[in-house]
Amino acid sequence: MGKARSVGEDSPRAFLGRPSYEVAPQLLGSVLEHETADGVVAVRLTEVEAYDGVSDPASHAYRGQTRRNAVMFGPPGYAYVYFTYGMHFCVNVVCQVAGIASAVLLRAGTVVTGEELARARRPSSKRVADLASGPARLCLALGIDRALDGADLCDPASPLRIRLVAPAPPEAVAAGPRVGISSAAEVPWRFWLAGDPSVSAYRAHIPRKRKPVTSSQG
DNA sequence: ATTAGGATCTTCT
DNA sequence: GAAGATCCTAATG
Repeated sequence: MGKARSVGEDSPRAFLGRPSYEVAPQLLGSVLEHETADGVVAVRLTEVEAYDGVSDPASHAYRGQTRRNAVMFGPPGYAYVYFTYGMHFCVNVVCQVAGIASAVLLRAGTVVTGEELARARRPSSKRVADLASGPARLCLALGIDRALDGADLCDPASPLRIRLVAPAPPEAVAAGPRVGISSAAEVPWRFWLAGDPSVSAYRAHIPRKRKPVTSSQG
């Protein structure tokens, strides 16, 4: 039994083929890697959130399949990348078998490879720990955009891939409500490595102010 | 340290 | 048409 161990003895895809709220805390510590012509940047995940299309009104998939969320309804182990707030991308790991939508939003991580490239992509970040301390920051640091929606995270030859590690011990993992959502705001499906400096700051959802109305053209 | 407001466009109703 | 799984900067204590 001297074999190198990943998670259990199943393939990563089988490991992921469960509800996101079970998978999420076990993804902490795993490494997400993106390789481009500019080089490789990798982050060790420190903060994640579970979203479930079946039971969770906050999930993009709760109201059924659309063009945007289609990847979530496919097999596990693929990337669901979405565009939000007119300027940011966020990336999820699809869990559950085909036909059931459930995914883990990757909220933060520590850069373990390609710090120089990550800094170039995130010039406004002062501290190293802030390079990927938020879902859109993580995507920026890694150079993830729309083109990677549907990427196979379980294929080591894929430009965007994940390396699973043995789950962190339960006492290292903290849980609490998710960030920036209005419905199901109480559900404690945000998980992070307690005390890690790269974990993003908690913010409750704040509805945006409406743009001033131009009433002159009545 | 904390708060408030703006940026910007896709998505679904 | 309105809100959104966010981030940055400026202003204030």
